Amino acid sequence: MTVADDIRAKGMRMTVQRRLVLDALRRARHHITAEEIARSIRASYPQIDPSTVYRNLEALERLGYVTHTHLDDRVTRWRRADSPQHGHLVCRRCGSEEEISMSVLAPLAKRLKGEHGFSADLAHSAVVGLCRECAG
Amino acid sequence: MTVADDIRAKGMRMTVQRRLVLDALRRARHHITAEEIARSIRASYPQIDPSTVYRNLEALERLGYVTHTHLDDRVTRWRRADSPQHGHLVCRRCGSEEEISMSVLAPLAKRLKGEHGFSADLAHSAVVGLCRECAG
DNA sequence: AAGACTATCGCAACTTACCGCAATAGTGTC
DNA sequence: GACACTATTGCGGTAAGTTGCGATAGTCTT
Ligand SMILES: [Mn+2]
Ligand SMILES: [Mn+2]
Ligand SMILES: [Zn+2]
Ligand SMILES: [Zn+2]
Repeated sequence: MTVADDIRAKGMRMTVQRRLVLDALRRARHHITAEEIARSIRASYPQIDPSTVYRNLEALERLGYVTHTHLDDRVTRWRRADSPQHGHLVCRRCGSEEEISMSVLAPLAKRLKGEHGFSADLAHSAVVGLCRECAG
Repeated sequence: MTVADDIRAKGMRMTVQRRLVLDALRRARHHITAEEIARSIRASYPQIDPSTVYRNLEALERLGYVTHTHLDDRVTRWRRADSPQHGHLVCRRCGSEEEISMSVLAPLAKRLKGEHGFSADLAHSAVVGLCRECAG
C-alpha cells in the first residue's frame, strides 16, 4: 500500500501541497525546520502558505510518517520517521551539536520503564549542557 | 550580601520591575510561566510590559538567581535557582506530569561526561513519552 | 463525465517570545 | 538634595507557530 493509498484509506486526501511536503522531507539529508521546508517548496509552488506546511507536518506526524525534535529552545525540526533515530548533545554556550547513538540513552529509557512505567522518547529533545571545550 | 546589593555590585540596577519579578518567583510554589509572572505582577503594577518580564528573567538567570525548564513543547517555565532541582516525565497523550529524582538521571549524565566530555543539564527539558496508563 | 461531500487550502488575525530605540529612572558622586 | 551617567523601561515591530473561516479542490458515487 502506497503512502497516498494509506492516507486516502484513513479518509484524508493526497493534495499537491501534502505531496510537496513529503517530497521536501525525502530530499532533506537531516532534520529541517518548517521554514526550510516551505522555502524548498516555494521554488516549484510559490503560493504555498506556511500554515499549510505546519498543518501537513502535524497530519503526517499523526499518521506516523514524520517526527519532530527540539534542538535549541525555539525551533522545531522535522524528519521522516523511517530515517535512523539518534540523540543530540547541544552546547548552550557555543551552540555546537553532536549526534549520539540511542544505545547511550537506552539504559535510562529502560530504567524509566521499569521504575515509573514510562515509555520515554529520549530523542525528542536534545540534551543541553556544556561541551568539552566550553566546560573547560 | 542581599540580592539587591549583589545586583548593584555587578553594575546592574534594582528596579521596581525587577523586584516584582523576583517577588513573583518567591511567591510561586512551583515552576511558572513568564505570562503567569506578568499576570501576577499586573495586580499591583498594571503597566508592566511582557518584554520587561522576559528581559528580567534572562538577566536574573545570567546572575544565577533563576533557571528555566521546558515541560511541554512550547512553554518555558521558570523557578528560583535555589529551589530543589528535579527531572520531569511528561505524557504526550494525556499531559500528565511526574517529578523524578535527579539520581535517576545521574548515571546518564556521568556517562555523557565520560564518553563525550559533555556536562549535561538533564533537568532542562522534560522527558516526553507515554505514561503507564497511555502506553497500555 | 458530472455532482455531492467535505478535507484542505490560503488568508488574516492572534499568541508567545525577542529586539531596537528613544524616554525614563536607578546609582554613585558632589 | 541636585547632577551626570547609563541600565532599564515601554513601545512598536518581527519571527515562529496556531487558529477561524470562507473558498477550493480531492475523492467517491452514479
Ligand atoms: Mn531552554
Ligand atoms: Mn515536541
Ligand atoms: Zn560549547
Ligand atoms: Zn498519559
